[in-house]
Amino acid sequence: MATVTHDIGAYTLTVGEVAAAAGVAPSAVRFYEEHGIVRAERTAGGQRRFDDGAACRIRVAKVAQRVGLTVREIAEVFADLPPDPQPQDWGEVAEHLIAEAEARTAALKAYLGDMRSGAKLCEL
Amino acid sequence: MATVTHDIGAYTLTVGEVAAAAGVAPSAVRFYEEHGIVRAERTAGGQRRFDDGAACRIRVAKVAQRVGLTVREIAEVFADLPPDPQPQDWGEVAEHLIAEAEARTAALKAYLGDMRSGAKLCEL
DNA sequence: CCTTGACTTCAACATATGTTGAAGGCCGAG
DNA sequence: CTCGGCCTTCAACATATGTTGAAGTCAAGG
Repeated sequence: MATVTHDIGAYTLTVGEVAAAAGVAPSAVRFYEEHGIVRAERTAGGQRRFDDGAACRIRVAKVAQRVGLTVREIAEVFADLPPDPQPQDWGEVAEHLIAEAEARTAALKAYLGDMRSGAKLCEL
Repeated sequence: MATVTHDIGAYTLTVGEVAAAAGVAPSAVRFYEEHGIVRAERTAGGQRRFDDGAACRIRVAKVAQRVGLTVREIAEVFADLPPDPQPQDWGEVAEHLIAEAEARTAALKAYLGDMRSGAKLCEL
């Protein structure tokens, strides 16, 4: 198998390549690795090499941050992903993230709803 | 009108009272005032006095932060509230906040949905 | 009036989320 | 084998969101 630039499932991508693919700065990629959002192997010389899922995880993380999840929380959700995850594994992570986002939105609605229904939570 | 502790619509509450009512530290109340979440008048001696809406705004702000809104964004939404807001005014703010939360959740769903539908956004 | 608890400001610290710059090392194309 | 570009680490800076402590002031009950 003489794949040159793209060996799926292998740790071949540099920090810069992942950064470009994810739309973030290389420094952010290092930050995310440090915090468990992505994994990297190292070359003999000490350089990071990422697999194809890395940019994806980072893109998902950026969107998840917008709904109020912290990097730590996102890393915990991702921790359930096996190495080389299948679509189904991603599906479960997706459910988890969406459920969390909806729970938080529901909390907001509940609070604002109580407020409007004249419950004296907010004596305006 | 001999109201002692509670003159609705007036700026009579101390920072500590608002903090207790909102369930946050006094330092947080000062922080929120500094950033436009709440308003305060000052006594002749320079102490803050808040009205009844202050604790409410802070409670709403805390819930809104959980869905990813920043203090600045929340302050901007609250900026639409007139002094001494009516239930209807709060209703509009509530709609605004909920719409924002749902938009962000929708973005998350869309991204994760695209991912699962095999669009090569995420070459896992 | 006077005491005492709550208030004031300001600076430092703390955590989360990154960016930037310096000093140096790795690696692949030629 | 060498060179230029990307990589490394580390420290400092930056912003957001607060907390804590010191030093001093205000206000309300007795």
